[in-house]
Amino acid sequence: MIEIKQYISEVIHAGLAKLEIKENVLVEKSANSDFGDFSSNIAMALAKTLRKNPLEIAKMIQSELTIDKKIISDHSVTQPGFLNFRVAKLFYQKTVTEIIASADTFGRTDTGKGKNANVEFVSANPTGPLTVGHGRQAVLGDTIANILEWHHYDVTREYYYNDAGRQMRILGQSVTARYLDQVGQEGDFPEDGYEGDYIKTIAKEILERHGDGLSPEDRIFRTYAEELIFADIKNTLEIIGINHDVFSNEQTYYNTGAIDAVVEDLRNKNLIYESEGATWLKATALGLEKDRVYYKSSGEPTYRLPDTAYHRDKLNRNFDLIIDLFGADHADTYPDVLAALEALGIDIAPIRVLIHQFVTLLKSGKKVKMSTRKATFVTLEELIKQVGPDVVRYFFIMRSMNSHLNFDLDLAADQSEKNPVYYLQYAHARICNIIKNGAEKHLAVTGEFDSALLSDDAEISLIKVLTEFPEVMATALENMEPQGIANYLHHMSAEFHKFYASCRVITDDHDLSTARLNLITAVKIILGNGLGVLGVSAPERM
RNA sequence: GCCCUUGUAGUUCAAUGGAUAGAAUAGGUCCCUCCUAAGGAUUAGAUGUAGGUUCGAUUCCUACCAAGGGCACCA
Repeated sequence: MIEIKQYISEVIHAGLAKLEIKENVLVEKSANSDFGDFSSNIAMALAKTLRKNPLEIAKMIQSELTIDKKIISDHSVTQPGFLNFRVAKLFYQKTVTEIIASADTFGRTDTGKGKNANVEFVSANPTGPLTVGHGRQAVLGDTIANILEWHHYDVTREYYYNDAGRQMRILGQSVTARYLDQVGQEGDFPEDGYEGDYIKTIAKEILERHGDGLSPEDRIFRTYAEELIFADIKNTLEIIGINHDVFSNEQTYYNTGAIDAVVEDLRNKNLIYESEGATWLKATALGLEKDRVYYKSSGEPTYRLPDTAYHRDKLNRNFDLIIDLFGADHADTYPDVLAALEALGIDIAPIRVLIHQFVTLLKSGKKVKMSTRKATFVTLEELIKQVGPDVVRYFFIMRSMNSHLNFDLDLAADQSEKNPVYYLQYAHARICNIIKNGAEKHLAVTGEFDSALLSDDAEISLIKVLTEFPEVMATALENMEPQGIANYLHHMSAEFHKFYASCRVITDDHDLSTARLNLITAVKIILGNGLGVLGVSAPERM
């Protein structure tokens, strides 16, 4: 389909050349198929410079077009000056053969060939179970990684967490307090402590394993909590089909001296100063709004400093593309990190920052602020157990990352049986079943068939959708948004179900049956590949 | 107060500046002697407000209103 657009664009260019006009030509899919399959607004764009009615210009261009009837069967001019083109059936019919022949390569580009990409996502600190909110980022990140892999990038999925700061210290203190409670001592629960019941469970496990004589100073409270929580996080990710290749953490960068190096290198550039007992980054000198603290007066660094060291390291690992997927709360903070890196003379061009909006949790119709600390969350695991991984993934992929989406667990459970993902999976299962029935009647899909037999309206509409797949996948890569793929697959499934209702595949007509079996096999290939990229299963039966 | 997102059917979401604003769900009305009715057909229903740019605006700009996030020596 990309070729068709290009072909039309070239045809118009040639026409314009005869008229001695130079202008960029834009060809797009027609919104309404009554007008044709593609249209160009070139005449409207030229109206101003030529000082002519766009309709006249369109007619003028039309009369100069030289068109291959085997590709474009018909063209017309309509108000207010659109040039319309209808693609020949033959072109569509041939596409089915092409899809079956190229199978897994249909719709891929070589954009990522020989290139390495790093996608950092989830990156939740191990202070509690993953919530529905984290789920959004987890699914988005993994699917974006899949899209990159589809286009031949070699992808590293990375999880970075802060394990040296205040949050983990408070986690340890919270566990200590619960432990002391359980051994009958007065536990001093920290003010900003983690209130979830899982903290009590961890404390209980420590009690069972290590007895009641531990000192409140013992590091085991923190390390054991981190270990258990991380195991839980990894388990949750695994059941939704997500596996990170690399886990990196803040502590490493202290150990290797990378953090000191960042400060020293910036100091050499006069971008570090001390004030009120703290160490500051002179961010204003880098064009930012205000200076930022690197080391608090307590001597503890802020997250910003290790993050900078971490990104410096990531850039040094020579990725061609680095995706940072953050929640909206980070929108204001990454510019500091990028500015510091640039000041260090590092090329930050490979970095692409993606920001997604938050999930608002609704409980009995009311908004609840999700907080790990206050334990006001629905865990991702809970949700997956209730509705299944496919529904969870599709739920998040359907929405653009910019939408502030509302999440009501009761509603989600209620509606899970009507989840649109089943509509796609059902189409796939139906196809598999028909192919099975065909095989029983010794009808095989070989790619050898008379494509001209596929001329029913429902068949042509279905094939048209198939031809759009490469463009959908290319756009997904450009925008780094999986959403378009979900919309597309839904549209394709709808066309398939319509086709199913009006055209019977297995009949006494051997040739027609074979042609239709090839057609639905092409649908199965694309649906299967698309669902694969979304990380959603493509069942053979439901 | 300043900055970033976002306001579209009753609800949850779509729509590279284009033609009649799409789905899903909820509500009407139909269709299983036929490859899975987890389906199909059909009906009804929406661009926050006020300006501006443009041949053309849901899309771009300005103001206002509303929601979420940020403006920490929290991450």
